[in-house]
Amino acid sequence: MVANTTVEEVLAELEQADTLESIQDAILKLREYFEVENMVYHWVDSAGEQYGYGTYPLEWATRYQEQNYIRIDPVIAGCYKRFHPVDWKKLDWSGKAVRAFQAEAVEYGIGTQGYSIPIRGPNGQFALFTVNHTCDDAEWEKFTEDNRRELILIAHYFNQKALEFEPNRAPEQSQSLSPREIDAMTLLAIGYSRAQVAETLSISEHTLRVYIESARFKLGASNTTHAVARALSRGLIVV
Amino acid sequence: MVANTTVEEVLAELEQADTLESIQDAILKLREYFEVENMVYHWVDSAGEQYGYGTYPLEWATRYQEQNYIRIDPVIAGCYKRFHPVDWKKLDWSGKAVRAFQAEAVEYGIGTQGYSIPIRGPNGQFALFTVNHTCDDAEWEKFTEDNRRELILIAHYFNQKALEFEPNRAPEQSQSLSPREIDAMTLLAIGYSRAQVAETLSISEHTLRVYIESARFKLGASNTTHAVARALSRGLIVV
DNA sequence: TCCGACCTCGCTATTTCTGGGGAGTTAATA
DNA sequence: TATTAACTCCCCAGAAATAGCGAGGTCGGA
Repeated sequence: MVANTTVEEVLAELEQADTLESIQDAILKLREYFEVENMVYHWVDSAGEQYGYGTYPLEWATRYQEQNYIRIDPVIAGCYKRFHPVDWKKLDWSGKAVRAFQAEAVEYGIGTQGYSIPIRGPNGQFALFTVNHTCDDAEWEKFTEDNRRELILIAHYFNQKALEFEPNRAPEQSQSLSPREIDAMTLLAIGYSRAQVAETLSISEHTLRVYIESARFKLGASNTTHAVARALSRGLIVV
Repeated sequence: MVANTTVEEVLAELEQADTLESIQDAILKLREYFEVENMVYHWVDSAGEQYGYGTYPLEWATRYQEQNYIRIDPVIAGCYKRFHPVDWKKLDWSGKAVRAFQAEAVEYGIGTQGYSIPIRGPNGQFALFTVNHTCDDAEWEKFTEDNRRELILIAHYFNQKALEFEPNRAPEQSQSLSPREIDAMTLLAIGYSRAQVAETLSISEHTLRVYIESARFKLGASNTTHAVARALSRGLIVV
């Protein structure tokens, strides 16, 4: 453990960080402090765009992007379904493609142990903060138990910084939907057809169409399915 | 500040808590420790149901529920749009109904200063952890700056407990989709039409239709929109 | 070895959705 | 008071999705 460097200090530094370099620097310091191989912050926004920074080898990051591994990565899939920090061992690594992915990750130098903290934002934004290492299970369990609190905090801080540097992703002032639009979107999301929705809401199908279209417009969606998907992932409706 | 009680200790206690009483007890201890008037954890689930615990006067909680104040409460509205902890002063308190609500809250004994931490879950779940007090702005700012980290952690812990006590909200196991089905659902969710999806995947539109239909069948959905909505809220696809 | 699950392609007909117009009322807010 | 936003209704034509029949190939596991 590096002397004279505490999490508190690095967090304080991170709080002041105003360049990408200083963030990367903070990551490196934290990696040293925790003595882990990798530490990564990864962001996926509601438009499917990704970005992140950390200590994964560049080759792996490139490969991951190229192969669109986000589609099969069980860390993404697993964390997306969960509230709380999750140990990679708890994830579902079955399936041929997944095992191949895992083997490849190891080849690229990714440790076998991992701990990822999911964070969600208002418009379906989703971020992951991951620490990654190679060691035996017992050691890793001790590590995650000892450091869970700090890691959660660090995840928050990185997330805050990520928003500062990507302001366009945060305020995406998705104008809220009107009550009727929410009704319409919600009923569509649970499988009603237009006719059923109109009947349920006791309005004409034409009127309903106006709502769907205005919702589509507000959400910047190209069709009903898209609009419902966006409303869902932005948390404007719930099913 | 109460001697011999640290946040660490209360968190450790909270971690072991297995009854609602012990959680309520932890809240009271934390309130003493932080020397604030109120401390509340509040949950809104995907069906619009609410529940929570804390130190707000029962009369206010009842009134709030009865009047459905969740609709106009700027704390809810504001936090719902934000990633990070927010000081109540930063919220939008304009509007007649909102000011009336605020005045009434003060009458019921709610402090004028507040700090709320939003937390989100996988299926549109949304929780708020709030501390509330009466003091001047400078004092409150110092308080929130000094204790932000602890409060974030406490929010996480309460949230974890909330999930333990409401296991039905945990992620459900559902039938997984095949890779091609996932591709299809994902592209539909980001707004592609059938023709565009087919072209993107380099398959005939007919083949695509087979995927959509089999996905629909697996998901028990009545149409494409429904299928995409289900795939999204089950975390089978990520947009 | 066989079964099931996955991937790929074709046809026709019907239903549903989308996109282009326009118009009037109420309620709240500035 | 004036303006804005939300809610409600109507027509039409073309585009897209759904429903029903099919067929054949590959690959891994029982």
